[in-house]
Order: sequence, then structure tokens, then C-alpha cells
Amino acid sequence: MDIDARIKRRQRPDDGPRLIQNYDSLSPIFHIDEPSDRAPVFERLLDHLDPVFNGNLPPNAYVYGEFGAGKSAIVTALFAHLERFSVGTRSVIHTSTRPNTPATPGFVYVDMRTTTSEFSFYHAVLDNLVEESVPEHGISTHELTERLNTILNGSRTGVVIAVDHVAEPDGRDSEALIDLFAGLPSNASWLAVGRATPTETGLTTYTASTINVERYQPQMLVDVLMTRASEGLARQALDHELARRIAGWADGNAHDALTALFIAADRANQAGRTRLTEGDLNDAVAEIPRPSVSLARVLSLPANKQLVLRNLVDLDTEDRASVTATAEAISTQPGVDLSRGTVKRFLYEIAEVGIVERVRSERRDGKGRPPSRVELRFPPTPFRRLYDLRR
DNA sequence: GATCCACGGGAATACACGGATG
DNA sequence: CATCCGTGTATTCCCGTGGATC
Repeated sequence: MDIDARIKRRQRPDDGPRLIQNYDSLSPIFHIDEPSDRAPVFERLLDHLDPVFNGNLPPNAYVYGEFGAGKSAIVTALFAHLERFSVGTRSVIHTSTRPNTPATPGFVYVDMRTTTSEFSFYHAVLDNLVEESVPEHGISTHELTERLNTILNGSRTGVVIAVDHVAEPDGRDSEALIDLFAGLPSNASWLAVGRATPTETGLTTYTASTINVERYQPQMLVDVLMTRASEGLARQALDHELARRIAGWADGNAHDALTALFIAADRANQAGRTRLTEGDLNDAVAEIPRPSVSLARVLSLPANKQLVLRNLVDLDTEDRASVTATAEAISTQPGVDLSRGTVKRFLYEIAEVGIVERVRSERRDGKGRPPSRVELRFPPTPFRRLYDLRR
């Protein structure tokens, strides 16, 4: 139990209404249960999944769209609902060995941002499929696939697995996806989700259909912002005109729009105001690098890499002059229990996947290879807030 | 006792530069 | 002038060990 966090949560200024009512509703990494205005995309996905309602399995498919188009929002919402629907019409699988014959397939959502190894993939699928929890240690990867095969071979209808964030810079490529499913029986169907076009992925030979999610129209984005603001902020905190400006700037990218709203709200909150101003928005926009990397991706890094980043965002420029200096500074921060070398390697690895960027600095002396410093490819304010809220 | 994987540590390689060499 | 070499640093790559969990 984190007593500090509990006390902090109770702390509030007692002068008037708080601007920020609910961080979740503002968070760009939070998906609401009923995304607004996306009916056409839902219909196309349901068209694809239609065989399910006759107890059959749909073929493999690929859902694609640009950053911030709402792919994850839609697929997570849809699968959450399908899971409930599915559980309602079949008996839950209580044991991993007893064959059963449910009327509809199972539905599992797997995020490749957090599912980074073979083991974790099969573990995630199995854990979602059976009632009892699956151990994360002391069980081999092979054992997991054995159990999955037993279950699925005993199942008449199989399972549909949504695999989100395929073919990201730090994710595994399509080949790996195929390999993973090669370990499962043929009644495991996948619905891959990614940014790359179907031809770029090389998945086309395996998919029966592809579904494109188009970026948000400006008006839809305004609706999204107003909805989130009404749930997360004090009344009248965001006026329509400001929402329109955010939407115009975000250019169809819901992640960036919500991030801008988040930062602007945070600034207004710090200043003790209860309405967002143009100044808040301008500051917010200035803080968001473009292109930027998804905050969800930053916040799904392994714990110690996030710890490194959390300390990085608070360093002064002096300590950021070179990777070596930065690693040194971070490794000596209180609360950081990592060696200098490990922090350094983490920084290189984080740069490798594009979450920070290395830029060569002007060399001062003529000796040796010139150092580079790391620059953020994500806005620090929401990362700080969301990171700290989780502790 | 078994399993996975995060860390640490260091070897190997790349790069920048100035100066030597052909 | 073009190329090579030595030195110093940055960056990448690899793998054994050990912690945590079952």
C-alpha cells in the first residue's frame, strides 16, 4: 500500500472547484468504452467478424491506419464487448485440460508493446482463455504452447486474437507474427493492427481482408475533445473555439489532440485557473515534438527504462550534454539502482527505437568521436504526470 | 529444482581527427 | 593530394549470472 499516494489523492485546494476532475478521462493513453463517431469502422470490423455469430471462425485480417487514427481505441473497445458477449453465450473454460465445445469463439486482445517475447505472448493468450491464472515462472514456453494446443484442439470454435501494434520500430515484424501463430492450431485466427500499409507489412499473403481506419475528421476530433473535457475537467473549462483550434492543429491525430488538451489543462491547473486559455494551448503545442512517439509506447516500456526516462526529463541541460554525462547523472539519482553502464545502454536502446533521439553535439576538443546528447521525442509533462500517478 | 529475463560487464566495432606517409 | 595510422571516444553487440517466482 502506498500511503503517500493515498494521502496525495486526498489533498486538494479547498478554494473552489478543481479544474482537473479526472486524469483518466484526459489521458491520451486511456481508451473509453464507447468511442464516439466510429460507427462505420465498427461496422466494417463486424462485417469481417460476422462468421463468429454463426459459431464459425473468421479468416485472418489486418487493420491499419495512421498514428492517432483510433485503431487501438476501436479494437480494444470492440474486443472488450465481444469478450463479454462471448462469455455470456458459452461456459467458461475452467480447466486447461478438459475439452469443451463453446458456441462462439473466444476473443483475446494482445498488445505487442508489452508482449515482447514468445513466452509472454503465449502466456497472455492462455491467461485470457482459461479461468485460473497462469504462472509466469517455473513454466516453460513449450509447456504453454502444449496447453494452448490441448485447449484449442478440444474447442470446436477456436479463438480470435487481436494483435495490436505489429510492425512498430521496437515491435516484432510480421514474420514473427506468423511464427507465433505457427505454434498454435489452425483454429486460432488473428486480427493484426498496425500503422504500416498492408503491402508494407508483407502480411497480404496471409490475410483475407484488410480494413483501413481513416484519420479523424476535424469535427469528430472536436467532439472527442469536448467529450473528454466534460468528463475530466471542471464545467466550461474548454470552450468550443479552443477545441476547434486543437483539432485543427492535431490534423486528425487524436493522440496529439488529447495530449495537447492534457498539457494545457495541466498548465492552467498549475496557474490555479479553471478555464483553459489560448496561452495554455500555445504552451502545450510548443511542448509536443512532431512527429512524436505515442505516450502509450513510452509508458509501456519496462519499468527500469521508464525510471531512466523519468529521471532524464528532470535533468538540466548541463547533464544532457552527452550520453555519458546523462548516464552518469541518472545513475546517481536517488531511487535509481542501476549501474552507469546499464543506464547508458538503456539510453542507446531507447534511442534505437526512436523514443529519444541522439543528436550530435558540437565538439569542444579535437579528441575522439564527438559525443551526442539525447532529445525527447515525446512531451515531458504528460509523461511525468502519468508516470507519477502510477506510483 | 525449473523457468524466464533483467542486468552488468566487457569485448568488438565504428567513427572522428590530426598527423605521418607515399 | 590521397591514403593510412594511431589515439581516443562513442556505439553496438553479446552472453553469463542471478533474482524472482512457481
